[in-house]
Amino acid sequence: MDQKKPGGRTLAGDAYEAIRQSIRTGAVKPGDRLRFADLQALCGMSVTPVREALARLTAEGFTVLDDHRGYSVASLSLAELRDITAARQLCEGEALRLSVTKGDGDWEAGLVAAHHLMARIPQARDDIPSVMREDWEARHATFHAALIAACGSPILLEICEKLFSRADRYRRLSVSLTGGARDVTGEHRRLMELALARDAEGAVAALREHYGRTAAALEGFFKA
Amino acid sequence: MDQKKPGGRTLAGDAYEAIRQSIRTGAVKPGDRLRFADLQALCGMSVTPVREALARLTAEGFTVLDDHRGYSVASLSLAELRDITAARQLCEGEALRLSVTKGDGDWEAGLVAAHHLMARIPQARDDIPSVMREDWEARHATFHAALIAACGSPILLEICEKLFSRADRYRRLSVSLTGGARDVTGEHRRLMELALARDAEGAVAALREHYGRTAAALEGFFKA
DNA sequence: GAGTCAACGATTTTCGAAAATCCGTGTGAT
DNA sequence: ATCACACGGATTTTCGAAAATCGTTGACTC
Repeated sequence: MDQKKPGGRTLAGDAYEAIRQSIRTGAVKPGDRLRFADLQALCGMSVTPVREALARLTAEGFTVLDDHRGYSVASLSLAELRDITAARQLCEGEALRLSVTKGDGDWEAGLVAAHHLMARIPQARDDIPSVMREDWEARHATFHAALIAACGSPILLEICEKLFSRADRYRRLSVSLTGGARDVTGEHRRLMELALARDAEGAVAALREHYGRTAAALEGFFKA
Repeated sequence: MDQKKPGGRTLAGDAYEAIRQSIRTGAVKPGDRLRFADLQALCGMSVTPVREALARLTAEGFTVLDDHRGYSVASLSLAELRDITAARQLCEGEALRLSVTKGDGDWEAGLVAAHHLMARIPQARDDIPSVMREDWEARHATFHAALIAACGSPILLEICEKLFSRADRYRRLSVSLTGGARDVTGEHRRLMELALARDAEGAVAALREHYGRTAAALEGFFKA
């Protein structure tokens, strides 16, 4: 039945995950070319699903396509970091404002649950403190999604989700450079508390500052 | 050399344009399934480039994908119209604010030029007044892009472009229903004048109202 | 008669090879 | 010495068919 992969969906989906993971963890570096031959070897499949995976990754900004020259990993830059940060402050800020205003009991419950799961595990790995734990990053994403889940705008949610994943590589960089210097846990707790207290403006301000700090922590790195 | 198509790029790109045009003009209706056999016949090529085209269209919200059930044309709804409108008011509003603040002489020149080209031709076709002219729509898109071109944020520009094209089908619907009742030309002129006068807040307000009217004109339609 | 399940047809998804394209190298002319 | 151009290898892009999957029909049991 399933060709040795009980994933349950399509090979293209598996390829998407595999390549995305390679990019996020740094197995392939920004600017590197992504040759189909290599990716086929990595994913263990033919060219067609790999091509579809790259199309999706390109739509999300992880890779870029040059016609007839193939795909390569999108570069990182200070300019893009600032751009992403500003866009997130705008879009996710507005989504949070709406969510705090319109959220019901279920939204509160989901937020508390997501925060609890995230707070239960450490951010960095025990063996290599400069590397972010995969499961923490997943719960971190869930927490931020829970904050804005009640905004009522699928399009805004989609935009925020894409921006969040696009910021992922910068976030990892921040952790590897600054370590646990920042009180990220406290910032998250405060965000949740402001949201639950229905302090929309306060929560939005805290969120913007939250993102601003991540960007600021990396400003220095890019100048070197 | 080129296989009868002097397009100059890739077949996947041609397929993207062809299918997108079929969707925009209503040759295929919202909700319709898009069978690969039909699309191959329409585009005159094999399945691979068609598949890549659909992947791109899905990323832009024109089509939706059900695993193992193929692609279909995305539906239209009042809820989505409202959602798109709100997102555009937020993102394009902010982009316009930045653009008006930071734009230089070249930006002004580009804006004036784009407006002139758009104002030179009528919005609707002579033979069928309820159908929007293709070339007008293209210049209309260029004009709106020119308004925000100087915002300095590639990501914001990309978001706005996607939202603009996603609103395209609703815009056509609006033209076919209300005809030329609205003074769209005047609204555009006013937008340009406010931008050139560096009245950021006034321009943003005008833009929001501009979009709000398109949405309002369609509210009634969806309730029937 | 209602429900379950297996086989069929339609369609998507994937494969492996062929065709087209790009980039770098080397040759020859000015 | 510099430039233009053609050739060759590496890589992407596309093809046409095979494999996998889904929805449905129809027979069979309870």
